[in-house]
Amino acid sequence: MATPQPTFTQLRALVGVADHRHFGRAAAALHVSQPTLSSAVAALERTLGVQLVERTTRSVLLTGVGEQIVARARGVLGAVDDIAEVAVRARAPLTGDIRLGVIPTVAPYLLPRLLPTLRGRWPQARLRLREAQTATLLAELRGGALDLALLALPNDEPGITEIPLYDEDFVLVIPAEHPLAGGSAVPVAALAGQDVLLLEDGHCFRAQALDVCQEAGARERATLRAASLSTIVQMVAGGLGLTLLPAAAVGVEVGEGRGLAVATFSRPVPHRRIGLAYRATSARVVDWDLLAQEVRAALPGTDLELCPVPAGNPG
Amino acid sequence: MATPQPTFTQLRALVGVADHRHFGRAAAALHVSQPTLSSAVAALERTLGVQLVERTTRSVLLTGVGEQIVARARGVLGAVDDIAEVAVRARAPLTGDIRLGVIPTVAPYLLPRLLPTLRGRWPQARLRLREAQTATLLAELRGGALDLALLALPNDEPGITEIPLYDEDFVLVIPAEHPLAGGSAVPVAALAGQDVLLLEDGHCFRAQALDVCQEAGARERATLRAASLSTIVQMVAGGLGLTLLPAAAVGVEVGEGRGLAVATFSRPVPHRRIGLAYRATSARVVDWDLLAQEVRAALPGTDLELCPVPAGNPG
DNA sequence: GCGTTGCCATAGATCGAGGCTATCAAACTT
DNA sequence: AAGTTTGATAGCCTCGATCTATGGCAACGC
Repeated sequence: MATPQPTFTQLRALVGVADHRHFGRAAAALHVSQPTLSSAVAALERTLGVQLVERTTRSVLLTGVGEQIVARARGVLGAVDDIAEVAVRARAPLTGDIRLGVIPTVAPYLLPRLLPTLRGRWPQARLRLREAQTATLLAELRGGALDLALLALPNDEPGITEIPLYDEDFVLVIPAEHPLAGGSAVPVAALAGQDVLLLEDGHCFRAQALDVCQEAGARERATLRAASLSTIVQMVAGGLGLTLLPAAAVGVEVGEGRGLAVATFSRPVPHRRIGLAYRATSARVVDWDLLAQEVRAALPGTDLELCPVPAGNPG
Repeated sequence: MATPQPTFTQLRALVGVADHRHFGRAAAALHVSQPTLSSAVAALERTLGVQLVERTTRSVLLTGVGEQIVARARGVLGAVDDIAEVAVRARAPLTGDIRLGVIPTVAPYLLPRLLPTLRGRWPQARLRLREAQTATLLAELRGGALDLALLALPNDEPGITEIPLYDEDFVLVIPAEHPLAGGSAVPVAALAGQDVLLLEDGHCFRAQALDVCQEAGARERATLRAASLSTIVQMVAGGLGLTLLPAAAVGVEVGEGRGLAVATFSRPVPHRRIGLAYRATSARVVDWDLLAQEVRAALPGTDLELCPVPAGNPG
């Protein structure tokens, strides 16, 4: 407390000198005069009580402490830029490109509801969609190729924040003549001994459904792994077995007059949680909260259960 | 660039208001007058072009953007405090408590060399030692219970930085009457079919030695897992098998006249790398570099190979 | 070896950001 | 309705960041 804290300008000066290894050029790059920059660095060294830069008339180089402090100063300056960015984004909420990745077992069932709502309420938002499996989405999110991912939670990825959106029950889809057809409180154990058709490897819904099957003692027809839920439902209609669908997919995939029936499970009903994921460092958290509201707003009329809105986010 | 950047003072003001939810008390806590603080927050809102605080005469609360920016501002202010801390540490290098964790297969062989050197050259440093296995040390490091850990590299822990110190060959320890006794270029494959004694689970050296054994086709005497290298060497002397030691342990553990012999491997000689690990965010990186030099300085006279000093660190 | 050149530090003047005191305006209390 | 609490505004002042001009020092050329 006795020591005055470094100034913002001083940190910028130090980083400039570190970048250019030359006071004159650094000063030019920062649009200040060379003496100004010189005294700024000197002042920083005085307040910190440590030599940061070794000056000779021929070369400028950093001391060990200097390196350390430059690294932290870069972080500080970057964070301040972020603050400005957050503010700019907030001034124009939900505008510009939004690179959204969606898992294949959600995309075809949620997007047709979401897109019209969004276009109506936020015409400035340009959604760039990408459909891929969870692992791919998370990698692209982390690498900055995506802004947002819509997928099953939780993923427990460090540095990734998740917004829960809704819980989606698993529903049994079976041939119409099957004994379970139309059941409304089928225990999971009723799957014992049944042939269940599942997605191919890599889909998170495959793993979730497989869990249910293994608990119940059902068999997977491993020779018939499909690339999409549509394909699987066709195969069920063809009498090759039965399958599980996430509730949102039922309306689209199970039409009338195709020889298909559904059945719902008894409690505890197997289900999955769908939500948004974004980099915890994202400058557009406010945008993502707004988008989450839009997804929730797109849901009524379905039998999906909304997740409670976390405190602090306007509902 | 058109928008002026936020000031430190302004950020501090905002965080103060967020903490106290009251302008008057926040001003008192920051040792400024209430109007000063008021105008600082107002100025910040003006430069960012966004309302951050909702004021009524009865209560003060943050907007959504406000929350976001407060969180980032805290980070910025914390980082600036860190910068000051780095400088203070650098002004008084290697002083105060250093909580150092060491793995059990290094501690008894390195510390007796290190401690006297360190006490001589850095009398102000107070080393608090802790001996534990790698997993424990890394957890304590991460949690802040340790400042530093001396262990085998690499660990590839995110957020943990490692300084390589030296490479240490593995040496074969055998009964004196064993055919391999005194060998100086024994191929690893010569271990095939031998009974090898290893440490109990959890020691990194156990895993490393086990790798060598499995490659060579040696058997582990699994019923005889020991808690320390000393114990193992006693068991070798008792004729129960042979073992591997890290080179630094040989001088201490294998004395004269105990019926023990050593043998060195032919190339590629199995070995491990020992180094220091610390939180990447540590404010005392300069200290840790100095300490690394001390460890290296303590080594000459042994047959351990020093690792090259990374560029930028004074050697 | 001596002048030239490049480069960083110092000096002194200027101007604006941020600080303070005094006062106002609004809203809740009694 | 008067008082109290609390944040905003006004006006003044101080200090620090910036500028131009100049000084000092080391390396290089001829």
